Amino acid sequence: MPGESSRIPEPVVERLCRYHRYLSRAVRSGIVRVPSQALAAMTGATPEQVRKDLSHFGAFGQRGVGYDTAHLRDQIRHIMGLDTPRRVAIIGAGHLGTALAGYPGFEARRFEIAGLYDSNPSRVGHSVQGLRVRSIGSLADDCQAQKVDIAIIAVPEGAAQAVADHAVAAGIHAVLSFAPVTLELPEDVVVRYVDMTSELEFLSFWIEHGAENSVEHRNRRER
Amino acid sequence: MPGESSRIPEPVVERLCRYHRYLSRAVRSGIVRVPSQALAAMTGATPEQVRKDLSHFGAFGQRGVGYDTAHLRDQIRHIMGLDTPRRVAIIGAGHLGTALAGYPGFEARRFEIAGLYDSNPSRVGHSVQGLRVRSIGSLADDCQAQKVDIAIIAVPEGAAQAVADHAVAAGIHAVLSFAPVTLELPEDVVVRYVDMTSELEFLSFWIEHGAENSVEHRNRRER
DNA sequence: CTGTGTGAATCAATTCACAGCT
DNA sequence: AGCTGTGAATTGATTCACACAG
Repeated sequence: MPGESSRIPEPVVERLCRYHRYLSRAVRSGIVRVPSQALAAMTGATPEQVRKDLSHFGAFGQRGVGYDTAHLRDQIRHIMGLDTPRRVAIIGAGHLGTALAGYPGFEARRFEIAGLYDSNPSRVGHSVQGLRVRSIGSLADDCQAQKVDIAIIAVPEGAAQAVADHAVAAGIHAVLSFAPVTLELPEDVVVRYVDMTSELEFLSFWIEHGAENSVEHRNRRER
Repeated sequence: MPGESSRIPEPVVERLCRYHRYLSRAVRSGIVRVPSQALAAMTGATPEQVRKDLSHFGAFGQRGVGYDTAHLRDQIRHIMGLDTPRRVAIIGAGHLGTALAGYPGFEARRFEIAGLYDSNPSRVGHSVQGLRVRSIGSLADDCQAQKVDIAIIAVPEGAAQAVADHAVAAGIHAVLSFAPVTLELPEDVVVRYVDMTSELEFLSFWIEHGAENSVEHRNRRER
């Protein structure tokens, strides 16, 4: 019995995202059924992974047939809580914050921008991507007025920890940080880091040591 | 005998990045010695991980004492190939490409922008962040003229695969993609994905299922 | 026959525990 | 005493292999 609970490994959640994305595309292009084989090939996983990942949450396929794309998409969407709209606050209105605020993928995927914040008084009050930049001081109040789920931290390295503390004090439980520092936060807050420099350094390592040694490529070659 | 070769797990490389970053900061602020304990605390790892990760490449500490920050930083820098300057081509001159081109962390970390490319003729020739936008067609030639190590793909979803193929044809062996698609590339190319939407979806999952179940937090709590 | 769902087996990564240097 | 380096033990994730359903 697969049941809902017990601990889900992070790699599983990462793959669920990719399954969901592919399924959304597949539905749009009229594909009705897909076997784990094909779903795996499109998302860089193996068929066994697809099946076991899904089995953590239930049985969604039909033996001998495969998965119904629309149905599976809806199931994963529900599992991941993507049917609940999420409100995000973008903190930092520099280049990066601006690019983020203008990203069209937000609305499309039910992430609503609740506000764009900056600590720099020369930016506060100005309009960026059709949003008025607000002072960080008003974050806590805003979060009470309108429930905010996620804080996106797009400030320089030095300010990140202080800003994160602010966000947590304002009641936010999920943080996506673009600053290259390990944030010290209470244990009931989920954090996720996106850091281009780390990624470049990571690539540098594999350029140095040979790409074919990397795990991802071993996977791909094998089957 | 730890030796240099045999396969290095990806999580190890990810942590090396973080050790390196912390060590650079530590050196700058005058810290001379650091035990695995402290290094671990600053980077979200455990002391045992720090020691075993390093042991893949050699023995850099002094028993009973700890690690010399400057020395260890230099060693990791060398291991990761960060003492070799890398040239990166940014492909896509939209919001994201522009933000990337203006990112100050590049020069600081020995990543040089070799060129900014776009397929849209209305952008080609214009100047963005002090760089002239070049046509994607000239990518191959440019890569021969000046060795380019890494392609950063900052184009919309639909164009990503074609652009990646171009980059590979131009002789590039490492790709950092911001597009939310699994790229199909030859096995000797290293790819790394950065995708904000996936990250938000990932957070959505843990908001739904309780942050305290996530692996990262189990780690932190335990010791 | 095709392809899912899943226990059992394998492979990989983390953690333990301790010998050895300072 | 304090802390590294590393085999051994453990925990966790992937892959195998097969019973079962259409």
